[in-house]
Amino acid sequence: MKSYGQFCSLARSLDVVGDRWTLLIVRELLIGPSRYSDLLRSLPGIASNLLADRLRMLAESGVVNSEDAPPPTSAKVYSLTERGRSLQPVLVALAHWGVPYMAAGKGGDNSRGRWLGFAILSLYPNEMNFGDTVVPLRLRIDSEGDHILVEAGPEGLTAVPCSRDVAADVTISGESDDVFGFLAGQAMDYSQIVVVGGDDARRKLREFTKYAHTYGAELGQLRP
Amino acid sequence: MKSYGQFCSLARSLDVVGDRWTLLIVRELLIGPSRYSDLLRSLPGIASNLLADRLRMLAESGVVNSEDAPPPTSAKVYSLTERGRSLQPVLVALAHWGVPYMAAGKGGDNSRGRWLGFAILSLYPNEMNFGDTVVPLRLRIDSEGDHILVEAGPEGLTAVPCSRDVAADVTISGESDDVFGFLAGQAMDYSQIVVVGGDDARRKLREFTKYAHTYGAELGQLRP
DNA sequence: CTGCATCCGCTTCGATACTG
DNA sequence: CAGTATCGAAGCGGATGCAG
Repeated sequence: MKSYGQFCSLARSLDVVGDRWTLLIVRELLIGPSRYSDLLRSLPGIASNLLADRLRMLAESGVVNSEDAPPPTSAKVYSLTERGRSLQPVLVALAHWGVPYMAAGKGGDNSRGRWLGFAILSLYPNEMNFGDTVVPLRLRIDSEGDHILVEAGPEGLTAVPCSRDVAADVTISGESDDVFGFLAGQAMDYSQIVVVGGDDARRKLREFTKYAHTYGAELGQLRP
Repeated sequence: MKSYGQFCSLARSLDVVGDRWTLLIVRELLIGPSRYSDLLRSLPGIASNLLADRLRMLAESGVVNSEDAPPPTSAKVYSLTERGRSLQPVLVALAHWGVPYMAAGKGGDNSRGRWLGFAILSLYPNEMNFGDTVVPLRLRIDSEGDHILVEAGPEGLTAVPCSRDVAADVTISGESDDVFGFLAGQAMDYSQIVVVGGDDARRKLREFTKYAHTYGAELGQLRP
């Protein structure tokens, strides 16, 4: 991208991460380190050469690392540097701003279970004080073949990919839009999702989502 | 911009504000309402038709308002809607991430005094508890013909354009890069800026900038 | 004057094909 | 698997034109 040529920290940030696809690549790497082909699959629609270009530029800017995986395989693994990880608050703020656009539903868009973890972080953008009645809470989300472990603790919220048989207090499974709608208080029909867990954990979950409902339903449906 | 086609709040945000120039237009309107020609001047390098396009799309998305100015003139005034103003945390987060890129100095980039107010907000991205020894502080910045009033109060920080003769506890004048460097603790040579104010106010200012120095100098100089 | 629209050369993007 | 190469389509940047 051509530089904006402005002595302004916003403009200079955009010089680095303002290109099309760039922040979505960072999102993927924030969810977890990935290989080239993983990124291609997680970013439907991106052109192969474009992904290569972006990764090269992000590496030059010190935002991503590319390391060769252990010798037997010839794979490369891309991950974020510390500088790249420090983009998380930016992505979370932007995603939080976009929550109302989710109320329109999935439509014809692609969806991935792995994006739900990130979406949950964006529902609680501030370091939130979850009450004692809520935390600790281990929540597993199973959607579109992905599995995400959300942990709400006294010091905050984390969401990482996990395997299908990780233990949790509650599990939620269903299509991405139904699960997101349930968590954000936007869905009309909760019959499409399955919530499994003990009474106590389910009560915690209800408390947990109360925060999100406040914001998620507040603005109603905006034009996508 | 073509939609990313992803059921993800980050992607949907980028569908709305991810285009080139869009966030810089929002920055300008966050500083204050502007007319079309003001925006053209504040965004050097933007093509005229592009600005018109972006404003139209932002209006359709409910991010900006365009109102006809009082009848004698035929001017239009663009401003942010509530939804647009709610982008401020996003811009501040992104600008905060870009602070280290400012250490390289102005170089051949354009600079505007009006951008400094926004830059200061980005130096203090969190709702910060300024001690009693610091606030209230009224700080006027005179740079490149613009005048900005920064007010640090118990509840936070504001920065708005003002006229040249607004009263303040301290005034700082100088070139944008020197002023920014002084505030962020990045400049080497403070002889290029002029600070006017009583001893007490200057002491408050030193306390005030101490916070910024911590972050501004921490990462040193990054590739721009 | 202000607020755009039109035109044009150039860059970037998107889709697919190809290679080590 | 991890990228390059290629090429038409779309978007950008700069200049200019024009109506209210």
